[in-house]
Amino acid sequence: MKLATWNINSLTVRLPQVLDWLAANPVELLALQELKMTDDKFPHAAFAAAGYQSVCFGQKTYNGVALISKAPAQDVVRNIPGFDDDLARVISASYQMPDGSATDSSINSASSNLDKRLRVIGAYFPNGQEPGSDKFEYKLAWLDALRAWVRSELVQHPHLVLMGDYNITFDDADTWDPEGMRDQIHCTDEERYQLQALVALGLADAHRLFAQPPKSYSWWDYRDLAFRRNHGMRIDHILISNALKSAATACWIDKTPRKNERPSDHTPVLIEFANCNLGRTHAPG
DNA sequence: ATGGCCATCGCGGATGGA
Repeated sequence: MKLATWNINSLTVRLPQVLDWLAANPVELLALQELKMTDDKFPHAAFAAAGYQSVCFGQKTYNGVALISKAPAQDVVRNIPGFDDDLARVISASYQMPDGSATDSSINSASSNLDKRLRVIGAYFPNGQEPGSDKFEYKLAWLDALRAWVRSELVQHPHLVLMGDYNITFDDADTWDPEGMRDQIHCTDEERYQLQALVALGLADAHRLFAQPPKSYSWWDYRDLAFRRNHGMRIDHILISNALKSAATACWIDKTPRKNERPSDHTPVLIEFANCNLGRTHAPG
């Protein structure tokens, strides 16, 4: 089973690229960020024709998130419950997994009352604009709310994936220019502390569970020939709960869509789990 | 370097992104 996340920076512009990418990369689930469209414009039919169901949470001009999946989404929640927010940044849902799939056996056998479904949170974290700005304060408040909510979600849903555009680097290895970016947005101590606090709830950065090429990034500025020079940052992440760690077999960044005509400035990040076919109810063969 | 690029809204140029 493969899952992916991709900030597509306008689904209106990028829908053909997303469909092309899904045809070449038939993941079980794809989380999208920055739809930049209202729900009435969401192309459910185009995804259905490609074999995918979709749930979305859009808004005009900015933000907007969606989950595209082969299996139906259950218990869909939009944004962070209890956190008053005008911006469409988070969508989460549960997906049925067959018995004996990508779940920690100790969890399964010892706690039969726990939710065995996969819980997926797709999120577009605030940018923050500039340290000290109002938008930066909003980013920190949003991160506080997210962490409190994810803590309780982990209790309810042991098999949790939190993925999307985090707009935060873990450390200097996640940026092409650590000195130039020091204390700049995406690289401040406050943001990185928040990211570590999220991990400390019982999550793992899937990227770092596996060997990766040096200077692996998920975003490159449109300016300065940044992609060609690999002047990028790793700000799109897949965090998985500890109960899923043993089932993860690979995590990688697919740079090929960044080479498209009119690309998104972000590129997809994928994770693979063994022995799990999300939503497949029939035996193979 | 008071920047470069891109999407949106809307038809010029501001705003936001990262």
